[in-house]
Amino acid sequence: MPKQTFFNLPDDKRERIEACAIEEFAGQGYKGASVSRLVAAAGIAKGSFYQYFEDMDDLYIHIVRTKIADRKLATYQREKRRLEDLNLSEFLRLVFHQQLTQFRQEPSLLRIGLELMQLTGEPVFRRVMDQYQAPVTTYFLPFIQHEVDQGEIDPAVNAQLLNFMLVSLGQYMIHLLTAADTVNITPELLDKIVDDLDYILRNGIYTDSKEV
Amino acid sequence: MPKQTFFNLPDDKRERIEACAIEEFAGQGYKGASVSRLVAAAGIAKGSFYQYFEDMDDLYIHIVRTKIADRKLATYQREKRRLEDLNLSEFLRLVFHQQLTQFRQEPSLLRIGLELMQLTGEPVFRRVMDQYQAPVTTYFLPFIQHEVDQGEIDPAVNAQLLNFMLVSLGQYMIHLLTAADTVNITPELLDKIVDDLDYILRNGIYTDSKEV
DNA sequence: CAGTCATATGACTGCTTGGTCACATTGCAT
DNA sequence: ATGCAATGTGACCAAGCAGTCATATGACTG
Repeated sequence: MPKQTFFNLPDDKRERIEACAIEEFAGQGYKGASVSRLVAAAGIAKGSFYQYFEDMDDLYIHIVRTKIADRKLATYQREKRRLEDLNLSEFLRLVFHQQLTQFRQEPSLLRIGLELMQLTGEPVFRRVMDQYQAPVTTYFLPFIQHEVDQGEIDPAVNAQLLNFMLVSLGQYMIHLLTAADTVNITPELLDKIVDDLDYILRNGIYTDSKEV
Repeated sequence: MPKQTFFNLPDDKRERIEACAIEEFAGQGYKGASVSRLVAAAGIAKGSFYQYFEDMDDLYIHIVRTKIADRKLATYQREKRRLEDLNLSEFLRLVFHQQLTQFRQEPSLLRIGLELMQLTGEPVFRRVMDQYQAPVTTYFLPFIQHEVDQGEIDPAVNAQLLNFMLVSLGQYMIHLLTAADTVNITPELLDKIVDDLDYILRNGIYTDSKEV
């Protein structure tokens, strides 16, 4: 946890430090991030940094928790209440569009989040992910389960695997988005992808197609 | 390219250096790898390192090319010739089992390969991946196309997307494999996963299920 | 034997790093 | 105005880094 001093800072200064930290972590990676470079970019003294944070890990965890994990968790909680409104297909469309929007708005945060998934071996990973990992890895499961209960999805389908497939797809999509040389993905293109995914899934996992 | 001196070394010494390099890159990551630590581990002098390699990038590229990329490419070429023997489902089973086997035998190499996929922004990425990226990202495409031609896969299925899904799934599976706290994945469990995947795909993408 | 050449070595340089600390500045209460 | 606590500062330190280089070794040649 950052020290009280940090939270006492004027908003603009605190936000400037956070913004520079995000750029540093996104640009240099967790391991490559440097305190010296950060304080230079943020225009604060080295000593001040250590008045605000224990060390770089402290700052990293703060950024990931408040800017990524907490937000994702909030979104997740909000969306779970839409179980009744949305079927899986609509939910998929929503999630993919959200990812695209978020990438457009905050590519650096997405980079950090993606790299984090790679840090499973690092001690910092556990410190960040405790309450966060379960929702991320079972994102689609409530929707799948709900549709199984509704009799829309074939109960013989392995729900865990289906969830796993969709999470994978989402992860890899972020991955391609963050890759420098990817073709520009438009919302229209994304809709086409979801349509095609829908086509594959619908003919496979929905019981009604078997009743034909 | 490593210098001629390196290739002139006795096999055991050269292999010891390569093995230590693999451990260093796998353990510390591309950015975290250190020449000083490596030479200490390999039991050679710092000066010798620079007689063998231009710098750490030189060694990294050598390792990735010879130990990962070239092998994958060879496997890929070999398997493409089995288009006639194997259908997509059998091919999936083969690939997943190969991944599990390779992980069991060489977890460090898998770690390096997985991290590499994360380095899309680094200059080193392009130097390594030129001839390697296309096969990796279109791994299943020839098999899908072949089965479309055979009339086994519904031509309305987006082959690019299906390939993308399967590649994603494979990537994410490696990802889980390399995560420290994953439950032990056995060949039997893997077979069950492929069976379940098969179930989803077969009812979706194979035209014969529609003819029922 | 001397001469040559590829290879091995580790002390060394110059640089960047994370982290500290004695001191300076600010802002607020009395 | 005075005092005091909170905050800001950058020179400084030890450690670790990549990369260099003068020197040493040892195998092979004539």
